[in-house]
Amino acid sequence: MLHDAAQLDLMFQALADPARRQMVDRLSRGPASVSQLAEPLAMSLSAVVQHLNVLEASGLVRSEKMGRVRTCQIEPTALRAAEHWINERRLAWERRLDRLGDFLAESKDEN
Amino acid sequence: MLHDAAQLDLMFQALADPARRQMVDRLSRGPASVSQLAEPLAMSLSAVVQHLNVLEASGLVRSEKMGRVRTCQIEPTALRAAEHWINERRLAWERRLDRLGDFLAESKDEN
DNA sequence: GCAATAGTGAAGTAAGTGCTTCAGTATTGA
DNA sequence: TCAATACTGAAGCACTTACTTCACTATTGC
Repeated sequence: MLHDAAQLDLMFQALADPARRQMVDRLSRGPASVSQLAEPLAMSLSAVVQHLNVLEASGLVRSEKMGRVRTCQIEPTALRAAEHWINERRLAWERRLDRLGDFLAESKDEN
Repeated sequence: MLHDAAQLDLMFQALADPARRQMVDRLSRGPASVSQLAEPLAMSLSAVVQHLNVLEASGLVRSEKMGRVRTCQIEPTALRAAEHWINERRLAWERRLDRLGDFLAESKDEN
């Protein structure tokens, strides 16, 4: 499981576009073909394929071609890595606040 | 608490850059001035201020100027919104897999 | 007061992003 | 077999990003 800086770059960059998040959202409800991913989006199929390439490069989505249909699905471990990075920083911040709270409470007791 | 598409764009975009993630990482360990944020980064102070503007526009960081020093800190609710978006999609996918697993187990029982 | 500190703002630039269109290939179903 | 389907790939173009430098302002400590 890679979650080095470059991989996180690619994942957050991939999630920064509303069309790509919509594609991830669709895939979170089950696998889909490229055309199915494209259907709700107001852009050319080519554009959708380019978005799909970004998602695959980031590791968030995996796809496989059977006959003329490419079927895509979510790669949950990658989602988990992005989630984990955010969670760690938020927890660190909250733990710090807790310690600060304890310190202030103790200071108050001493007066 | 906004977490509409545009806000998520800004947050994920903000997190897509390693310098900005390093700044968030630093801030997760406590407030810091602009110069303190800049210190480990191999770029001009101007560049750091521009990154800081991106972080503030995304809502991930808040800052306040006292005298000549601007002190920055994390806004944990924004971090939580990004975390939440990812978590929802991952859970949807995992729930779907569970149902699929149940279905396959039942099919097997029937044979 | 005055030098050092801390940050601000504008302009310029090279590279990257998000599309488009158009021309193609491979598969499928009647 | 042949038209429809489902992509694929390349080129081009407007816009954005991530810096740089340089000139500048506001505070602070001596």
